[in-house]
Amino acid sequence: MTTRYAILGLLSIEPMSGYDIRKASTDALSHFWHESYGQIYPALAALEGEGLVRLLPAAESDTRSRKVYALTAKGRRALAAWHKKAPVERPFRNELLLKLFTADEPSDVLAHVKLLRKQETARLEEYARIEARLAREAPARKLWKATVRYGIHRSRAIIAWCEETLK
Amino acid sequence: MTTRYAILGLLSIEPMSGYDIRKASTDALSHFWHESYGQIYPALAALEGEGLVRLLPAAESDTRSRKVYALTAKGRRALAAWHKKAPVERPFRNELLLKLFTADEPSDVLAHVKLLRKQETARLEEYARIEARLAREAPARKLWKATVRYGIHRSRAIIAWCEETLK
DNA sequence: TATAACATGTAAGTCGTTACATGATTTC
DNA sequence: GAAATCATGTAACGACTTACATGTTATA
Repeated sequence: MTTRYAILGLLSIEPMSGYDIRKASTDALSHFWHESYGQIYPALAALEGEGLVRLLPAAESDTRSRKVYALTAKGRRALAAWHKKAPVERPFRNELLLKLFTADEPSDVLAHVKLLRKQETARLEEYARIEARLAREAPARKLWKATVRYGIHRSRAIIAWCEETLK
Repeated sequence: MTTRYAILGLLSIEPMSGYDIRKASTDALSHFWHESYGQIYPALAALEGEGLVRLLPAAESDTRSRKVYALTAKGRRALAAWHKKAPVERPFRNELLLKLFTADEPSDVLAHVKLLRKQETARLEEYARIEARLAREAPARKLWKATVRYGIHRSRAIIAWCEETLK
């Protein structure tokens, strides 16, 4: 379960609640990762049971009923061990290519290619904004920048492929 | 369930058995799709029950106990309707980027980037072979070629990103 | 004062893989 | 005669999403 390590990884940046983790996954991580509540809360409970994370005492200033977790030393070791392991290649599925492969009438499917080009163009603009913000707010985080750069390379490649396919 | 349409799509090329479908998914489709037996056999039975595929009578020449299915008219219509629908964007997860994002010690993770560059370089050579074979054996299948081209664009982009990240 | 956002959690169901069970046929 | 490949299928499990249930707090 990679969810466990996604959570440990986020907690290594700063202590967070389940809600914060979900939010991070739809903000900062959204272009390469996602977790839903149904995964996060049970996983947090399990991680706490195993002693990889611990619940921080509620700050007096914080009136909201939130449960903020932090990494333990054991959790930090587990995360470091995971970082050393090579990522497992997940079987990659692309529905558009499946349609392309099995279509005899190209026009229907080429409409999807046009749509994809449009979507990736929008995404590219979004990445440019993220990259600029990162340069401003976290210039030392070279690896954060690298994740955005991945998205940029990916979107550009998809756009180039769309152009070529629509020839 | 996209599995249903993957099966219908393959049967639209030619009648096949469950075993053939699996084989196609690990050969021709392998760079963008995959199905396992645990998906294929139950799905075929369901599709037959719904009248989208039908079992062909065993050819006398074929002594093997294989069950070859073909599309019905209804199945062909269902496939055409699916082709018209825009593909649903599946949430995309990238474990390497997650590691990158949560690593404070870059060296471990950069080793994975080097490995990825190597893997994608090998994949690119494989695509070149497939493209050459396609040009020889199925030159009319422009959309088949497009699926391979996608892989080529993708691998090149990943390699470029690896180079940049390893700067 | 309404509504958006904050906040935690569970239940049901879908999707998908892996391992198992079984046996026939081809090829070396 | 052994090993690889062909061939069909099921069972168990794991991963993940969605919808539900519930209540609080900030903001317009």
